[in-house]
Amino acid sequence: MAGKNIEQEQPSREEIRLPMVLQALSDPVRLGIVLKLAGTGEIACGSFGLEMPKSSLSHHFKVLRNSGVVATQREGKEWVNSLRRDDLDALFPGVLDSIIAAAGSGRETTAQG
Amino acid sequence: MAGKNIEQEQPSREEIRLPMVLQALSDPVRLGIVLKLAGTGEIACGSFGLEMPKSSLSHHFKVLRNSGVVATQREGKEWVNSLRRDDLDALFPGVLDSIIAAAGSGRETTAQG
DNA sequence: TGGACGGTTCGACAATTCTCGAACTATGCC
DNA sequence: GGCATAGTTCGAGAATTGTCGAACCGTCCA
Repeated sequence: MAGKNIEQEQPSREEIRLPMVLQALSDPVRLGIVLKLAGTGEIACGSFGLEMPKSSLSHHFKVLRNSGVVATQREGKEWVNSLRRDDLDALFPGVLDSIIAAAGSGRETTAQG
Repeated sequence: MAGKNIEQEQPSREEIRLPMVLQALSDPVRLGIVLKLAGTGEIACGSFGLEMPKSSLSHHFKVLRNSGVVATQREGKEWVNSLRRDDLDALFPGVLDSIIAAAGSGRETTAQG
């Protein structure tokens, strides 16, 4: 088969709800993922230097997907993640940008000591 | 005594964390409160037409206070709530505004029937 | 076809959150 | 002082969330 463009279950644009988006972004781990995603563009799940079991990381990506924040596609044997900026900007203008800017400028990203 | 300017426990500006703010705003009930607060300026806790026991409402206000989103002060025998716009704008420019705008334009506010 | 690799899914457990009734505290008024 | 009002605090129970190990599935490569 092709082995491309196979998507995980994700909400359509109309199904995205603001509370769910905020809920997804309210976790330091996920906020860190989104921040990194915003800087890099597309990343595979394993490419985060996070000290976590696969299953925990997968859970966080699932939350991000279900809320409509990120899209995940097969690309070879990896899953590649990207921010759904178009959808989020259309629905909630400025929300994602300002949150990324705020998280990036401070040290509010990951729960550090 | 005076009976004014008595505050509830609230974080100082430096103690406010973005994830906690987003967490506070990720609940439809609280998002509705913030939205109403943004439009009216100051409101007492009981002045929301929400069908909820006092204790539940009080809980939500507590979350909003602890996260640094709202400030609460005694004013006579009422507690008056107001958004901490100055603090939030200084820490996370645009975040509160865009969220309020997004919540206000759509019907994402309260879990309606 | 049989690995190795990247992630997901499942089940379990602990921790947090939401909701509610009941009791309590503080204020203002008589 | 005594009472009504406004809201908090204190349990308790149900639901959701975060974390983890183990098993599973799809893709690539030899």
